[in-house]
Amino acid sequence: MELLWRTREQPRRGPRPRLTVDRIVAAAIGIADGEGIAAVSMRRVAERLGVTAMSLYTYVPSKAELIDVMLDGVYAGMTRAAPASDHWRARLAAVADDNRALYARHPWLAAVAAVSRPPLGPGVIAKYEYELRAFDGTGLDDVQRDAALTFLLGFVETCARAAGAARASRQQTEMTDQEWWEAVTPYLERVFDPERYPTAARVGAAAGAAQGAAYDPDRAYTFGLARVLDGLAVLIEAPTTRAPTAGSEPRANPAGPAADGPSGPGPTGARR
Amino acid sequence: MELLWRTREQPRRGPRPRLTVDRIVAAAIGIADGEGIAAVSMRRVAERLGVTAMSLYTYVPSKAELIDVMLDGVYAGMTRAAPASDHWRARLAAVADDNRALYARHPWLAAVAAVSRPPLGPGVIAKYEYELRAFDGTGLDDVQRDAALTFLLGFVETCARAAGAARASRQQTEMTDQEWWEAVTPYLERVFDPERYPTAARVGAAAGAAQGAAYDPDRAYTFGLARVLDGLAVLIEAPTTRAPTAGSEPRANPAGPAADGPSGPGPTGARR
DNA sequence: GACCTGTTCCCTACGTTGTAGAGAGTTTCG
DNA sequence: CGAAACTCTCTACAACGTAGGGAACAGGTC
Repeated sequence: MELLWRTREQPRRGPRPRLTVDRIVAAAIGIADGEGIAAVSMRRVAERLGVTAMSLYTYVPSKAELIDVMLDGVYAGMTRAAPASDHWRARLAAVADDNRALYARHPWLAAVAAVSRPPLGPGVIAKYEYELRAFDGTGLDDVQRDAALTFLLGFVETCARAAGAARASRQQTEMTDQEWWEAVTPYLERVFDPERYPTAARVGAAAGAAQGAAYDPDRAYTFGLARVLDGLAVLIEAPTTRAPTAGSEPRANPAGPAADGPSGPGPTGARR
Repeated sequence: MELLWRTREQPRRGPRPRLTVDRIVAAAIGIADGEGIAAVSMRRVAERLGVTAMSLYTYVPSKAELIDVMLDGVYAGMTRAAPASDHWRARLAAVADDNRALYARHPWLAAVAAVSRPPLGPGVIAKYEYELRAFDGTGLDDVQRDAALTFLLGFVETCARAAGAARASRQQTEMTDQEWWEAVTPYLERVFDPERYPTAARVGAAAGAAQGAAYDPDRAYTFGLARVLDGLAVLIEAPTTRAPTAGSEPRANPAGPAADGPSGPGPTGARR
């Protein structure tokens, strides 16, 4: 916490610090961006700063906290290109795109992001505030807003994770998707029984042909985002009315809308 | 591959094996179920089987492959409670529930599941076949089916990941969500400016109060699944027809619906 | 029976990892 | 000038995945 907000009276005595938390975080982010989160070790970060691993512990209590601060840091510096469009759909799409762009710049984020008990630093909170605003005018109540945002961001994260996994297997095996498929096919033909799995054979072939791979991150994102927004639209554009844009009476749709929480003790949680 | 399908002529010479791949996989799954995937080390698995770490390498080329086989294994043994309901919506909800139940039984799965280039074993393929069938009668074409399934499963995985993260932080900190919040609040009050972040303050408070925590996995699942199905409904319940539910004109909402892939070379990919 | 050969399993060892503990060096306060 | 506070380094530990080099075992062929 003190770390996240950089609140700590600096010491008066002792040799003057050669490092700052910010420099450490920047170095760690640099490594993570270039070589993945797995390459971020205390020794590696220290080396980049010209000190030993242990000296980092004067600034940061542990690696877990360092990663929390990295996360808050990239959130704080995130570009928010979202247009103040008047249509909620465009605004939400922009929020999704911004997040996707962030994952593109910092692929390690997808492997790190914490949902429950997020590190409540300035970056996390600013992001939460900003993204909640995209729901202004939708008529959703506060609980629904939070749930809807979590839903949207979760979708983008899934896409980013999948894209990251795809990139990783490309690098590790040093094979393109096609080469992988060609390597795997002859074996599969020997064991796979198309009569037992007719749908899998047909759909797999069609999807593979359309995408040039078993999985295409871009398509998955485009397809999924449309579904996500359509799904939220059913909640937002209410039962009775039905003009081009918003409606009144946001409540209730199939499978039960978000609940109306009856009090309960509880946190002023932020998300992600 | 040989590993996944257990196709390998057993040797005629040499001491008779004390282990089998199945026993190794079962031991590894047992550890992962009980203590998380991080506790699955070669030494630990070996210990549970009464051998040394290195002897596992006679059966399994590396830890990565072992995890692939674990994944295929739990998929193969998965219960599929999906009712052969006549409504696609009920069938898809059942598929989601089945997957959620699987993640509940094997929480480590969420931290492991590979989307692109999945280990194409019998379990993975059977699961793919079964789940694709849930789309029978929806009128979706093959490419759309695959995309829709990936979308649905991705959603469930996200929920499972979040739930797993919540459980992990509960265990690691040995704090309930409330205790965590109470620990963090006094500090937050000192640095957080509600005037700067009015929406975050209000929505966070409302969501926290409703959930009793910053994040509630059950609510997130219920809410999200309804949105996912609503979103797919817009795609499925087409332009012309349609009674009680959807609106007209589903095509081209902003962010466009699924694409129509033009050929391309490619794999008969399976998913997950 | 004896040998060869392919297997299984163990021992040791290397280079990583996060971080605990002790101590050396540096700066400021009383 | 101490003394206290602080930064940074060194060494060390347990745990990780797995490479390399054997020892013990069992079948096939003489």
